[in-house]
Amino acid sequence: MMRTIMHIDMNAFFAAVEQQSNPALRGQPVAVVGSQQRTIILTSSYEAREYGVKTGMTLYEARQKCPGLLLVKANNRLYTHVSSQIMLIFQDYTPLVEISSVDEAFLDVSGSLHYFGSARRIAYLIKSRIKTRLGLTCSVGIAPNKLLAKLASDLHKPDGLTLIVPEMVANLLKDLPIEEICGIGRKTTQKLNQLGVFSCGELGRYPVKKLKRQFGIVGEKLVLMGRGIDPGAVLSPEQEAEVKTIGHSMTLRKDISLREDVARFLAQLAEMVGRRARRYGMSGRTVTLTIRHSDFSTYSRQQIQATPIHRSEEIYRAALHIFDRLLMTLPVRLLGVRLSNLQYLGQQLPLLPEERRREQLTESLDRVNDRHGEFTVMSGSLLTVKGKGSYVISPAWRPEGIRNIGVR
DNA sequence: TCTGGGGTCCTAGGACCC
DNA sequence: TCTGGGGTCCTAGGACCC
Repeated sequence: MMRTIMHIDMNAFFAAVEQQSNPALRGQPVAVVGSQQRTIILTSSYEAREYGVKTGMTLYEARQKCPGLLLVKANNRLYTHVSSQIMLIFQDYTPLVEISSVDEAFLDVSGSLHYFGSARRIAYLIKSRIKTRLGLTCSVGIAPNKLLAKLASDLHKPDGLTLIVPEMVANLLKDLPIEEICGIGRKTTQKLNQLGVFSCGELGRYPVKKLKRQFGIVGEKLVLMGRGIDPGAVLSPEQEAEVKTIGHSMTLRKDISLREDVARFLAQLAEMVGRRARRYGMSGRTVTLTIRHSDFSTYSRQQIQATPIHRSEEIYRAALHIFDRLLMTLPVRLLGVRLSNLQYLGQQLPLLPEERRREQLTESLDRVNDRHGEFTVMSGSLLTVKGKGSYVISPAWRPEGIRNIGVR
């Protein structure tokens, strides 16, 4: 049966939200950045894009292009809040909403077409509600599958509404550059170009066998992409696969070389990871440490625990242990801690009294932190990292912007 | 004045077992 | 006068997405 899939993409989301909440930014070239230094452009307003400011640019580059650029530090809590309001609007038109990121969603409206008249009409209703309630615009793509819906929403920006019906597909894809397809990135484009494949039409006609030799399993998918075929279903949050990893990383304001400095940041990262894991009710057996040196060379090393863990202290100890086995030759620019091999706590063995006591302490710490933000308190053993210290860690201790990590 | 942070999926090679 | 072969788990890295 023919499906009707809708992809909704908010236009310049972070920048548009900022312009909406601060009228002084409206009509101005605005860029949202992660922090003040060692950051990149996360999103820019359409006014800034006129000057050539793009996502991913360095601050320096962006300022060169647009000297009057107004910078705003990302307010992830605000974006998350606005995002949830938008996602709620979608729910009024179908229960099949797949939230693919903070500013994008797929809707399978096949079952609600008769109720609202048409997909186009649903799109109009959604667009106008988002516009009047939140002052934001979005681009909507409507197509028989997710791949084409996503493509359609990209065709007209901002404030677009694009419909792709089956009869249009072959003609549309015939000369479309392969890199326009979601899932074909820089490297794949390069490789395909070397094979003489530039358009989706060419990709769709390419012998599957040859592509499989070059790309493995992905080869089969690539041919289907070239033909605009995508059997993937729209998955609501309940249908989606469980989270597989939980991690945090941060680029430090300044490179560091001392073990005790590394240890301090690892303690913070472990706390963020552990707290999130506990909130999800999950434990993991694999701890991965990521290090980026001053020359941007990046390594990751992992270690498997005998049993699944979720306490910050255990994650911290594992991360530090991995670090201690590496020889550090260059200053450290970025540190990351990740927990994987996850499973729900539910089926764990009954806890020993001592473990139970620690669990209760952990839970109460989490409650305090949830109320007052990260790092208000930490378990005692983490503090020994600094030698001594009070039970409450002063705000000055935490690097700027840390609270914004992970909210997005 | 260089280059963020959150993920998922895939691959290739090695260890280990039967 | 050798060195199969399938399966699983693990590790590290890379491509890709927003």
